[in-house]
Amino acid sequence: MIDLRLLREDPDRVRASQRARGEDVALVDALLSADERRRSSSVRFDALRSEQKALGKLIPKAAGEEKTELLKKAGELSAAVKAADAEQDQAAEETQRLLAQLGNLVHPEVPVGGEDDFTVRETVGEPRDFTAEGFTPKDHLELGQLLGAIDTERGAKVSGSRFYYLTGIGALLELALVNAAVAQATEAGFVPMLTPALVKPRAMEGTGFLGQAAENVYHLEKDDYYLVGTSEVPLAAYHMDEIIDADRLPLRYAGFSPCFRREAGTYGKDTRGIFRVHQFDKVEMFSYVAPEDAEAEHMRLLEWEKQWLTGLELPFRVIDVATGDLGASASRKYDCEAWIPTQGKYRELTSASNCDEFQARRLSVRMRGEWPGAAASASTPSSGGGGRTGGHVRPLATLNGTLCAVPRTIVALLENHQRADGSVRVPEVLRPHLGGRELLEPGAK
RNA sequence: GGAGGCUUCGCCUAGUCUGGUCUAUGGCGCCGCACUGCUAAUGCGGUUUGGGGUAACCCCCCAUCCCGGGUUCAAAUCCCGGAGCCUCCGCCA
Repeated sequence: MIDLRLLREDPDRVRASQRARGEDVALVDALLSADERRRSSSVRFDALRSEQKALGKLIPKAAGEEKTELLKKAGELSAAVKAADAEQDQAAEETQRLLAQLGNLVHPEVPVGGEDDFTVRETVGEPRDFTAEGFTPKDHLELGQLLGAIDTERGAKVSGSRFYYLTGIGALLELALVNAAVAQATEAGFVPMLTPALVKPRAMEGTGFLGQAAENVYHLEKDDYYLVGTSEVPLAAYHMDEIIDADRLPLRYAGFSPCFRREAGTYGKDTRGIFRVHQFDKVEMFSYVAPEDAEAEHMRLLEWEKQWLTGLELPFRVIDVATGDLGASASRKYDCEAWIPTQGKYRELTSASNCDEFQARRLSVRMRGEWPGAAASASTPSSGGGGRTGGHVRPLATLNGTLCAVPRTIVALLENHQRADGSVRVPEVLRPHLGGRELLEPGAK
């Protein structure tokens, strides 16, 4: 969620952000009035409570008639305090409820609009010219079946549409991808993590997935567990309710977990193959940084994604996702889209989001350290004594970026590296993880 | 699944039986100052978090003893419910 203080000081900025996202602007005014109600009732409560406390000190010392009198007065006061307390609670609850509905502030440079209003930041590599090579590319499913790597028919038989089996070389390919991705992340300083795939409501709520995105989340009603759609959720909630010393930042985790998505409202879309599925595995990068370092970290995540895709020798482009497609928690999002030959389009393979303090506030993850302005320059007579390591407690920023979402990466690999005979060239980086194999061949074991 | 124990302001801890003097004790750590001819020792002071008042500061006020209810004029303390952790038993990969 966003900073209430910022909302009070600059409501127009919040309104502009809501408008850009295509969300309800009236929410901002409702929030302001709820906050004002909360504030005034809080002042009233404090005054009454203060009076009650003072009276409470007199009672044990008093006796006889005086005591009876005091007790009578205390009784009346008590009722007033309870009423004021209830009012305060109600207003605070309302404020929180409304605040939780507000999306993150969008970065001013993000293109305004819907799904198709992105801007292209750069294009890396060239799509292959299959015409020049003299053959028509097969799609990933056909290739997967030839290679004995993908079985969607049995996936559907056992679990329904949008489920699949990775078989034989397909299974090995996933393991190779995961190992290569984790190796790259570890090399870059990420701590590898295997995370829970079932989380409690607070984790899901805190990461911002129970807003508009809620319809895409699986929920186990009986136990009130949610199935995560990404390990971003358990990684963000990992430090929930913690205060992290500034000198430990940045904290970088590479999570590997299954991901579950209902894919509601995607009926006609991507029904063939494994491009869009209900369950898949993913290696995800996650960073906790000081807010002033968030934009730089965002670029770093993007660079690591580019390094990954470049290593896989896939042609791709990077887009700056438009406001309407950001999701609740991101202020800015860069997607890497790989070229899919049989679709003749670039399609999303990875996505890097800067959530600023949005998730950290909701999950109460904070850092202890100097404010960015008040660096080590001035002698900082640090108010009233100092505290532990000196420095203030404030929310930090969280960012996440896909390293390897397995099925989509397999789609891109098979299609881009196929040869006329249906075999598929293995890019160099994966070879060590596939027993040195340079080629995936139909009929081979 | 069964039985028991535990949860206090960074960490450890006193307080809970017997409600008000708890503005929560002490130790460690940390911050500041003083002193000492040198990063040690000692002394003094400070050190939960959130919210509000304030242009802001000093400061003041309110809440906060795992969470939520209740009893009471008054709850860390009494009652009910819940969560988490630990131990033992059962079951299980």
